[in-house]
Amino acid sequence: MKTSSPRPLRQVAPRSSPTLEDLAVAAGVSRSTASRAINGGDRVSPEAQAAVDRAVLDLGYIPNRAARSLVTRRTSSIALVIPEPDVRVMMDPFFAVVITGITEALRETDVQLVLLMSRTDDDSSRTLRYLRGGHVDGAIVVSHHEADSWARSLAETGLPTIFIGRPWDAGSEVTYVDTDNLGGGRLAAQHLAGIGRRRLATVAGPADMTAAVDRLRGWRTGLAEAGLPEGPVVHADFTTDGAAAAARRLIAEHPDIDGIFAASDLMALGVLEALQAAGRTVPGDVALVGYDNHAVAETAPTPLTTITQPMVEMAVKAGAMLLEEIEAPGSHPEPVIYSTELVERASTSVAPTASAANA
Amino acid sequence: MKTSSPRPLRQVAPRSSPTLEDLAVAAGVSRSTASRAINGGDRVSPEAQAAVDRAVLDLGYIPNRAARSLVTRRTSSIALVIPEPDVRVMMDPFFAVVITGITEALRETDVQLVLLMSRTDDDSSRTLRYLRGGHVDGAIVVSHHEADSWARSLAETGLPTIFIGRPWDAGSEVTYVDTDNLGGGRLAAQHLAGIGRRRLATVAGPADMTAAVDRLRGWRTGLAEAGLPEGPVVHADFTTDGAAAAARRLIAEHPDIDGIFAASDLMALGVLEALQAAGRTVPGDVALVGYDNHAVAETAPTPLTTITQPMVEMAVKAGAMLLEEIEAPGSHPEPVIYSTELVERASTSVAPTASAANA
DNA sequence: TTGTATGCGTTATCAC
DNA sequence: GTGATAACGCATACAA
Repeated sequence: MKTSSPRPLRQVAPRSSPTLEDLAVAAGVSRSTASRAINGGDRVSPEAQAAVDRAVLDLGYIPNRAARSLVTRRTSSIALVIPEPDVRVMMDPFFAVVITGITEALRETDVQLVLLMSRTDDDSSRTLRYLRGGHVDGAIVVSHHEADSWARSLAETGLPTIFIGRPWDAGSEVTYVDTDNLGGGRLAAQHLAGIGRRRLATVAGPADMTAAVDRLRGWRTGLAEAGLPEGPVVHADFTTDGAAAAARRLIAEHPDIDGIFAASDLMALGVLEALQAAGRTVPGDVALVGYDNHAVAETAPTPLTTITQPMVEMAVKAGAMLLEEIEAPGSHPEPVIYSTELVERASTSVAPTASAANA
Repeated sequence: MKTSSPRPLRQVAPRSSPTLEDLAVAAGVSRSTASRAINGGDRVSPEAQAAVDRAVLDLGYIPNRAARSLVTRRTSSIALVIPEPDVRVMMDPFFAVVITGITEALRETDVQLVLLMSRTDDDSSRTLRYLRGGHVDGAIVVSHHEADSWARSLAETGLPTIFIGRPWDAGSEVTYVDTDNLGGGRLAAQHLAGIGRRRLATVAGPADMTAAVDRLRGWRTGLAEAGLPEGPVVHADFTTDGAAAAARRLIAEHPDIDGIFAASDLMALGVLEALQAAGRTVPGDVALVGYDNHAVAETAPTPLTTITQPMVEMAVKAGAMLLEEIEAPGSHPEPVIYSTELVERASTSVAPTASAANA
């Protein structure tokens, strides 16, 4: 009832939520007691606790995050850093899956997820500044080729950080989660060898991305184990068009190929195009294995045999690990690697009508 | 009943970020002057400004967001609310595109995007509480069937809010951006009529989603304009499987259909399955039009003619509108509707080899 | 167990 | 232009 003053100099700000003071008054206790009751309820009598609880409900009290953050020096928020969101990142369900997983891990906490996407180098330094500024309690970085600099920079700040996907210079200090790209590449080789293919090639990803490099290494391991020669390797940029071009070269130079491993389903699509354009049947003439178990693997003209990985689980784990690292700084947990599996579809299935098996 | 703060993070190690006080000392001015120099530099002498600027660089000063927020009552962050992130939301590029667009709109500001995903009703009320708590300056809500309650609830809080996709109870108060679903449905009808199809049916989306309803209304308008009867309508849930089942019924009950409009590409995929299973060729026997210009539209067994919409633009606009609304509250801009276009592919192209044209 | 007093880093107010 | 000084809302040693 302050309507009496003639002309309040200061406009009464649009009455936001009730303050801790209001809460205390309503509950008939002091600010401190109210505060304690709200946070864990340690050292507060059952009566006081009950009174405060009721007042919270009555007033619809919500703590002011800024004020709390100012004194506790924590922000109750973590950042998801996505460097260079190019077309590939956008088209992959990867992006959405990561967010879902992290959100899931955060569900029972009051921690908020803030998104940091840096497209340009300029953005990149801005993002880094933001992270160093103590605006978040920790960060999850979706790693790829640019991530090496991120790893170093963040390690220096001491900000709790988890990488999704092994960063290039993963020392013992950086902690990350990843899928077993080595094992995945190996699986592809084993499978193609297992169905009797002998002249194998691969369309690998960019040589500056750990996931691509690991898949290629795994592939070579698998070939060696099967007693097969290394075979031709071409690189593409994880896009359909790029892979199609690479595959055309591959087919032209090695017309006798009978099996191809593409390091992503999107690339496998391009390989499929190139094969059909060259008059090759799949899997009749050439068996094809993709990677990711992307949605297109199922809807492709020839459904793709592919490598699947538990991406949601991985993202959830990343979130959980970050929370842990924030609560208990200094503990540097071991990297967690999730195993992969092969999903068999038409692109390698030796259909009863087909002609394969030329061992 | 437990009250707030599910599980706050523990206090993080004290960081020694330089404070405004430090900055002022280093620059040889008072806190007030330093503050002014930092924010716009109004009413500060060139000398003082220069001194502060140098000190900022020297010390690597970064303003404490919490402290600033506490006094300005601004959080410099906005929320993206995604109710019920079900499978459909995740698989659509829609999700990623929206985030990219908003981020783009925020690029030149220091506004951060925080993600609010509410999967359950429980989450939903938590999210609402968060929004009302003044933790963000505004919100963008990805609208769908549950959005009606959101629209009402948020309108009451007075929090600047933009909906992406028209909410059900869009009164004059709620502002939103959307694509012209009416026009899109109409385009589909016009196109199918234009290539001589006469017995047309549609697999519509859920009747409780504005996008689905609008597309259906547009479709009917288009049919009427072409002098064609309304034709059969079946509803599905925007999933491939659901649409396949619906299409099987449709084909069984109306075997003479020669054109189908599916209200999404994912559903068109299901229709395609059903048609092939029924021994119908596409586009020979039945021409098919999808919606969204989803990635699968291009990779489908028969590439889909579909309706495309400028989703990125729309998301960018939503972000820009929200910023505007935050700066100048009370201005209630008109909804912005983006027009759609038809992309022609094999599923309706009267291939030279085909048999169509039965007018 | 409870309350008092203080400080977190910034912006806003108002004399100078 | 500039600089004291008072909030902003909360948590927490410390005293009671």
